[in-house]
Amino acid sequence: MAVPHDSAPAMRRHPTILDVASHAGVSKSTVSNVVRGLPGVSEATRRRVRTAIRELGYRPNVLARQLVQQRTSILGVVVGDLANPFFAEMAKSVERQAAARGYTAMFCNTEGDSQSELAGVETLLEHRVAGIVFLAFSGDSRTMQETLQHQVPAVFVSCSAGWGDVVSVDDAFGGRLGTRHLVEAGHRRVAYLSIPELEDASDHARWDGYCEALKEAGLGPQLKISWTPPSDQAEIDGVERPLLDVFTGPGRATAVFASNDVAAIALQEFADRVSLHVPGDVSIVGFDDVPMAGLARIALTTVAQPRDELARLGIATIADRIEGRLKGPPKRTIVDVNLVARNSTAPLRRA
Amino acid sequence: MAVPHDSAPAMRRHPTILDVASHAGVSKSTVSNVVRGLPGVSEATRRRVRTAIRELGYRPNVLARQLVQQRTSILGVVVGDLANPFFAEMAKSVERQAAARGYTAMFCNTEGDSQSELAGVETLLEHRVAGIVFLAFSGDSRTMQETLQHQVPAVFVSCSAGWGDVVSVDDAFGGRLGTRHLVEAGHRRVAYLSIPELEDASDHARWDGYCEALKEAGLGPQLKISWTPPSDQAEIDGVERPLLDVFTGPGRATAVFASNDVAAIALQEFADRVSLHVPGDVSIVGFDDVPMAGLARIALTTVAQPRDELARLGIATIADRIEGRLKGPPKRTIVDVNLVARNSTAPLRRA
DNA sequence: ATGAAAGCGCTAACAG
DNA sequence: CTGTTAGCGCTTTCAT
Repeated sequence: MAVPHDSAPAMRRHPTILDVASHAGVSKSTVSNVVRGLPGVSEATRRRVRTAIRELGYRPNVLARQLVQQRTSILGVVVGDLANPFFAEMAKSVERQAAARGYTAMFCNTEGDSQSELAGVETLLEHRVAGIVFLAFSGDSRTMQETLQHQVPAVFVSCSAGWGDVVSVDDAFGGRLGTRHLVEAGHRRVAYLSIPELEDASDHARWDGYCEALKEAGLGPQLKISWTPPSDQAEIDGVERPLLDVFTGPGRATAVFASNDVAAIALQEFADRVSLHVPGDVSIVGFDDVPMAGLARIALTTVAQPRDELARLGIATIADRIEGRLKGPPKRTIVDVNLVARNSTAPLRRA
Repeated sequence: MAVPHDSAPAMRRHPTILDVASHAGVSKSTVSNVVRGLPGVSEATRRRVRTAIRELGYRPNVLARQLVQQRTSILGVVVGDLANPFFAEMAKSVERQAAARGYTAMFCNTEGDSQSELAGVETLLEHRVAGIVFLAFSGDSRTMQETLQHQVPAVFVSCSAGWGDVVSVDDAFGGRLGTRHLVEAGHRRVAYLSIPELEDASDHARWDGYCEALKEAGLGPQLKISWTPPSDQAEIDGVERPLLDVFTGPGRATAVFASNDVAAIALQEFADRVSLHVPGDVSIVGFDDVPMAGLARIALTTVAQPRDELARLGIATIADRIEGRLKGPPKRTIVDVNLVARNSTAPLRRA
């Protein structure tokens, strides 16, 4: 390989359009016209310019272009937690869809913290992103709306915010679907589980769906668990207690609807650790259908979100908004969820 | 909430530094000085400017700033596959570390395809990123070196490329460590498994380590499986055959060292499907130690990479390079791996 | 078909 | 302490 011994990497200055122009013996506008593929340049000069570009290794400076054009082709993407497989999959889809339409994605991990969410959006705005895609929106709607309103288009994918375009599943329906699956399996005491740091409007809607399903079946009361894995404690109906308590004693829950798969899988892990049998002692339903949920060893019953479709529609929506094809009040697009039954749920075995 | 009925989102033009200047009755340099927090501005004007900034909702245009400064604060990050939990975790760490040093991360998913890898780098270069962090490098070293050399600093984290700074584990050592664990458990026929689309220099080094461990133990020959899950077929020692063949018949393998956890877990899933018992019939060792590997139901024995440390050192290295603190020939930083023994491996039970 | 000139919003000397 | 000026690299009229 014989890497040359230029000890200092010696980054040389990027050639500019002027360098190319003088090298090809034309004016900079001509070079610009060639670069942008405009017509009205003779084949001869076009070739000369192309050669000069190649020889100098010229690469247009997107910054300068976008400064004069007053618009960028960067899309900001706000992600709750890249390490969460659902977001990772979504991020990947979104990046691909964006690239397909000529946009570059700039990600922003928020850890579900509305502080860094705001900071992230601030950074995106300073970079004059063409639009912002929220894959999670936990933040203070008030402040965010103020900083974002009238600045750039925003689309909320698999989350929502009342203002701005939305592409998501019907979370309440999903919540009802998952809970109903449990109720129909004979469970009378079904708990709702969420991970506090990832809570947002979607979670609330799922909770609503859970409540409705309970009401439909004449069951109650609701039972809400806020848990930060892998703690043994959780906030149960608002009070901090051992998580295990939920599944022991007379009024114990025999089923749990989790607001996302990561929570569901963490609960399954917890159950394994304390020798609660899934689904024998407790049935679990998740939400999202992350790839992991499909592993034979996990086999999580879950409410599946069509990730690719969400990403596709989300990017289509914001691209339409940016490029002026879509105007008017916020547009809401709802796509279907469906239940994927696997082995983490089973009919209640009567005592 | 009463969202006002401005049907057209009416994105209004961003106020510029000039707007602020006239609004505050000062010159634009004064505003600039205030924004950048330079000393030498009277407290009074400073306050006036601050107020004007707030009232107008002014936000500096990073593009313009970076155009004149001839350097950006964007770091390009080339990721093999964001949906792979190892990369997802790394991406997250890298983003955090970059942010901590004032850099913004711009990700680029390559799907292990050297074509889109090159295209991605091209885009990053057009955006005049300050440097590029490779979390995977599958590409054609030749071309990439040409396009990258002398342009921007590059650091290879958990991968490597001969030229450019490297922060990684000793992959060959890791391969030896994982394989040796299997050999010491009594296995005589140990296969090497990799996922072709993610192969790169690291994989090769791990393979070398695997070979060394075999040689150390006086074992052989090597057995190489290239598999694209969830197919039933795989390329075994170069020929396409049913994957199951590896584990049946007289010369069958009783253990597998996989070049990454995703491959290992996929193999475990395959084994479950065809009723091969893990670790009874086959022991499996992975590489990376992704979070999932620690789940009780997966319990994968694996060679753990210190992700946070890799990210930290990687960003530190490239930041030093960019900011001129580090000069001279490529620097290689090696961090330790360690074996995490879980339940996917067991001593060979003698027939 | 090609070139000249005027900025995009900002920073970085340098003057006052 | 504050203002003036000259670009950064590019697109975009408008002349030629």
